[in-house]
Amino acid sequence: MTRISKNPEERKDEIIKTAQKLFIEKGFAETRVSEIVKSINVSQGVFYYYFSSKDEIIDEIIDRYIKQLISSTVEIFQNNQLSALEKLVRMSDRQLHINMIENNNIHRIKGVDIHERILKRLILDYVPLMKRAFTENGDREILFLMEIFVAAGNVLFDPGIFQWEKEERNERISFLIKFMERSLNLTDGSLSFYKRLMGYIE
Amino acid sequence: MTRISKNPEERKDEIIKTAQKLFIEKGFAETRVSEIVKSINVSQGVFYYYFSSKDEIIDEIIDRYIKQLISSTVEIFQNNQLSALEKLVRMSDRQLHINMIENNNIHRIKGVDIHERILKRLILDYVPLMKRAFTENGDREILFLMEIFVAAGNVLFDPGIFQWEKEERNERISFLIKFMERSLNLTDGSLSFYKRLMGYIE
Amino acid sequence: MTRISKNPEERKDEIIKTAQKLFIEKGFAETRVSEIVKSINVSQGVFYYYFSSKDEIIDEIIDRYIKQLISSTVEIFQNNQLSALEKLVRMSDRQLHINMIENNNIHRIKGVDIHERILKRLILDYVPLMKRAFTENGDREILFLMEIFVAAGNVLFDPGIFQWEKEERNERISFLIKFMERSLNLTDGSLSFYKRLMGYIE
Amino acid sequence: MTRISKNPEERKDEIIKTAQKLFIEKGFAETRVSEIVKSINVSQGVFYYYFSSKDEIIDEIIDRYIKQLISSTVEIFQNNQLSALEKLVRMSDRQLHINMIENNNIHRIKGVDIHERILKRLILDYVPLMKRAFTENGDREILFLMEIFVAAGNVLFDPGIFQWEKEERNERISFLIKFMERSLNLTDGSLSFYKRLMGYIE
DNA sequence: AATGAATGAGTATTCATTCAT
DNA sequence: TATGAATGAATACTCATTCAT
Repeated sequence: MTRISKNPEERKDEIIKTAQKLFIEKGFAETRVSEIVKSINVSQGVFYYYFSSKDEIIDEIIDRYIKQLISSTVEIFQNNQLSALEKLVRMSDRQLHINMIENNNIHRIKGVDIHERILKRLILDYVPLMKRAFTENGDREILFLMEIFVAAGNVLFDPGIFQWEKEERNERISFLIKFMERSLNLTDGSLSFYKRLMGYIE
Repeated sequence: MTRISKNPEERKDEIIKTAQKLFIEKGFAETRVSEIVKSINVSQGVFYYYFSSKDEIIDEIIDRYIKQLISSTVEIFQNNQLSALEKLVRMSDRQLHINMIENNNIHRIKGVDIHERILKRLILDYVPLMKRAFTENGDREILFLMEIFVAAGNVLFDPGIFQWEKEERNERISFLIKFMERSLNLTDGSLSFYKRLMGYIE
Repeated sequence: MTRISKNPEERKDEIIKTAQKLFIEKGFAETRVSEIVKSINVSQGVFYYYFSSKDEIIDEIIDRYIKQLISSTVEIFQNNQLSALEKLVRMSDRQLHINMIENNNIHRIKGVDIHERILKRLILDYVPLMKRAFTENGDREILFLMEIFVAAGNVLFDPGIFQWEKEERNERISFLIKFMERSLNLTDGSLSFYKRLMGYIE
Repeated sequence: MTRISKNPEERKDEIIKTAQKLFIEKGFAETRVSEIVKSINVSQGVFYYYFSSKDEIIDEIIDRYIKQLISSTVEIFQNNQLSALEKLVRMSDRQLHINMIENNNIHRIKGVDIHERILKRLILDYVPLMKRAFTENGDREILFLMEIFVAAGNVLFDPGIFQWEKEERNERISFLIKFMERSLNLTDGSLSFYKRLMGYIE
């Protein structure tokens, strides 16, 4: 094979994206390092030039996902023109976009405890950001509330765990939204934009 | 090895209990089938006489746990002398007892997605039972509410996922309890018995 | 399981027939002793009461096949009313019948060198019998000729070895027949009854 | 183990030759992959780097044998200076040489249906070549005749199948040769050079 | 004659990782 | 930066056979 040198950043990016794609398609354990490198026509060695292990690349994938989520929403939260709700709407849109388009839905990777790890990062890193849509100051209760909703939502509507019938799912999503609205003292329907993110099917 | 035949029920039980013990001590992946059988002085073959694979025994372990939970609480819920709250208190006691004493805490098994699988079973099989403490009839909202609390609680207070500082943990537990009380229209403190189950540390 | 005693002969027969059926369906190696006994609802132990090993039953199957072939054709050859050719025709009919009907075609068993073993027995035990259709006395040349034809035919038209196209197969069968006729100084077409046995397809 | 990289061709060759040698000595099933690699001082992994399974190497061994047979005889057949018979003589010499010297007699491998597989390849790939010694054009009858002789000869004189007494064997070989000569319209004795190949013992 | 729980030897295979070039 | 041949640890599983009852 002729040796093609690339800019390290590019090459690393190439590997991560390819790995992520394969992990989503076939699961983590089922994806061989050899397949990842074959996909981009490089040798086994390069993988280990950029990553010290197969596990490590999962960390990077999750990290990039969370960072992307944060970086692409931080501007929203800083925009003082927007109401709390408008901030949430836009955040939700961004997240939906990232999940569906940009990341091919990282949540679908099977075979590692990736769900738990993403959920952990969401709660530790992302929820505090969301909270600031409502209050800049350290309102613990809002934070805890959001933690609860994020945790519950990500478990109950994770298609890897529960395979609800359409009706069952919709009913639960609607309830969770309504419950969130009440708990946060929002007017009815103000959070309905979240339905899509949870997988509500019309 | 001298051949000792046993009643199949007994033998299967013996294997399951031994396996569970080892899984908790060393993790699922780290426990060899050979170690399980050596512990009870039988051949490798017996393991595969009773289980078709190493994975299968995990299913059985979870199944027995859930069934035990249900069978040992069903009487509580059927006791019409008790108030809804008293039922929950006793259920919680039973669960605590099963977790801590009888099962050596199955939740601590590492290396399979056992947390998710238990959580799934809890929500699908156990929550509906809990709900009946409050209402015999099909009150969906109570059910959904409980699903949310069970899901959130089992994620946020799973020591395998979050390693909260004592204070952080206690604060969150207290909030969740309070939040549950309000959501279920219960008087303050009526659910505080749940704290122990979630790992509240005085 | 309630214990059902049977006449030993019957039971042995039952086992052999079941085993043969399964071997043909799934191959020798792929058929478990446990499947054989399950099919007739007896315990593992009975198998080893009648046979000392799994291999041994193959010997019995082949032996019974050859013995059946011989015993059901010996009368033909002893019938002095028949010409040599008529004897062969009837032998061929019997063989076809045994292969197709009574034995479910033993030749189709995969996974042991059963083809070779049957071929060996055919040549050593059956060919000498066939030869006597032509000559009672020790005409070696007729014997050798038949050995050659039986060997060649059983190899070239064994569907386990060659998967000829219909045309290819027919062409070869026709040639072999013609060749045999010439070599044995028979009139054209006198052996055409053999075509069916070799798998000629109209 | 110190790591010694080799040219893939060389390494593969090394493995094949070692495996073949061991298979002949101890049989296929009785030869462990671990023994093969130990013989050439490489790790288990290399075996599976070059072959996807233990079975696969048998295919390669047979393939190489047939290819060698063909490649080392194709020149003979192309030599227009030679008569048909001279071609056969030389082919037979080459084959004898390859069997005995170069391949340590591949036919002696026990434990797989290697005989059948070689016979199949001989008939499908080698016989058509032999036929061209007699006629370039598509004379089907010569082809079929040779198929019959090759099939019969390889079965009847396979020491793995028949253990003839010396006299019995010689008699049969002589007859087959004579029969071939007549069938091919050759003068008596013209094919007697084949005796050795079939194992005629003076 | 029959049961069926128990035995236990036996090995091919995977693949993440390394390292000499 | 890159190659790719080489490493090697690590174990679940099968199933013919046995034997106490």
